[in-house]
Amino acid sequence: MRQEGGAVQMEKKRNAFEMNISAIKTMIEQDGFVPGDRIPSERELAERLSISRPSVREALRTLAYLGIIETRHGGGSFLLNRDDHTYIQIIAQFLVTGDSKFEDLAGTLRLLEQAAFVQLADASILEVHVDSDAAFRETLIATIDNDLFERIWRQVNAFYQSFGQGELYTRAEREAFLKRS
Amino acid sequence: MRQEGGAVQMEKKRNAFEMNISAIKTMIEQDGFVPGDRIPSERELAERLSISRPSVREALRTLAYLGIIETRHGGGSFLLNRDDHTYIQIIAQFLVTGDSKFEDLAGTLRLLEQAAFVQLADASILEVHVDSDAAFRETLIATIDNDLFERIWRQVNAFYQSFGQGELYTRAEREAFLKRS
DNA sequence: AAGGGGTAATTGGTCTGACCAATGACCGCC
DNA sequence: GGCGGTCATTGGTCAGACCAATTACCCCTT
Repeated sequence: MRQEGGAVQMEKKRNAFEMNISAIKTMIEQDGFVPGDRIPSERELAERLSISRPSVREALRTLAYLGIIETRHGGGSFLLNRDDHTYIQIIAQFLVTGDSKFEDLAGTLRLLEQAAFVQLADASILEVHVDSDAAFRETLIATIDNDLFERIWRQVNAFYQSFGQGELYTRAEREAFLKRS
Repeated sequence: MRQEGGAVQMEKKRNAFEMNISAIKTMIEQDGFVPGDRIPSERELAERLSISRPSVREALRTLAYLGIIETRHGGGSFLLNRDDHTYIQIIAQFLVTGDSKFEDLAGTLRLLEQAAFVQLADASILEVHVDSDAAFRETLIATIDNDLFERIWRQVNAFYQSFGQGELYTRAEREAFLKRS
C-alpha cells in the first residue's frame, strides 16, 4: 500500500514522475543547499520521500541530464551552479540533430552575426581582427554582452565548424562589414 | 570560458545513461518512426539494446520530460512532434529564481527579430499584424525561411513566454519597426 | 605526532524479478 | 453485425541484490 507523495503538497495533479522531481527540488530548496553542496543520497531521498529508489533515480537522472545536478559514482550527487546549466545545450542538441540543413547553419550564423553588428556602436574594435575570420566573428559576438545569445551562437558555430567548411566570410566580406558601420 | 561540452556531436565517450538515450534516439530514427507513431515497448527496447528495463526507463523518462516522447499507461510510448515545448516550462522552473537570465532572454529575442527584419525586403506584410505582438513577430520570423533559425527562435520564445511577461514590444515599437523599412 | 596505507562503509550504477494498473485487442454471446 | 467481457500487452512502481567507485576511518609505521 503506497501512500501518496512524500513530503510536500503538490499544487497540481501531475503524474508521479514530475511530482517526484518537484519534491526533490523543493527539498533541495528547503534544506538550503547551495551550488556545490552534496544533496542526500538516493537511498535517503527514497526514504524521506516515501518512494522507491528506482523512482528517485529516474528523477535524478533527468535532473542530471538537464544540468541541475551532477552525480559522481561513489561520491554522491552535487548541486551545480545555475550558470553551468546546460539547458541551452540540451535544446541545441535536439534542434541541431537530424535534418538541419547545412545551408541553414551558415545562414543562421550570418543572421546572428548581422544582428550583433547592427547593435555594434563602434566597429573600430573589429578592424584589428579583419585578418582572421574566427577572431573577427568571436569579437563581434562578444560585444553583445548577452550570455544566452552568445551560447546559442557558440553552439551553432561549433556545429558549423564540424562540417569543416572553413571561413564563413571572405576577407572582402569582412571589410564590407566594417564599411557599413 | 567553458567550451568543454561544446560539441553537439554525439560520438563521444559519455556515460552509459546518455549512451542509452542516444541509442534509443538512433533506433527511433533508423526504424523510421514519425511523430505519432508508437515506439517499441520498454521490454522490447531493453532486449534489443541489451540493457535492463530500469535503464530503458531512465532514458525514456528523460525523453518524456523533454517532450520528445509521450507515454500512456498501458498504451505505450509515442513519438511527439518537436513543436511541443512542454519541457521548456519545466526547465524554466529551475531558473525563475535568477533574474539575470530573463534579461538575456528578452534581449536575445530582440536580436533575433532584428536580424530577421534586416533581411526583410518588404515590410508591408507585417502591417496587418501590427495589432498583435505574437502575430507580428511570428510573421516576421516566417519571412526568413531558415528552418534552423526559426526553431531556435521558437525555442527561445517559448522559454520567454513561460515567464508570462506578456508582449515583447509595445505597439509603438512595432510601428517604429515598420517605419524603418 | 604526523604521514601513509589499507580496510570498511557509503554511494551511485545496474540488474532481476515481481506485482499492480491502465489500455486495447480479441472472442464469444446476443 | 454489434456489444460486452476477458485477457494479453504495456507502462508504473517496488524490493532486493550485487558490482564499482569513492570516501572515511583507523591503525601502523616512522
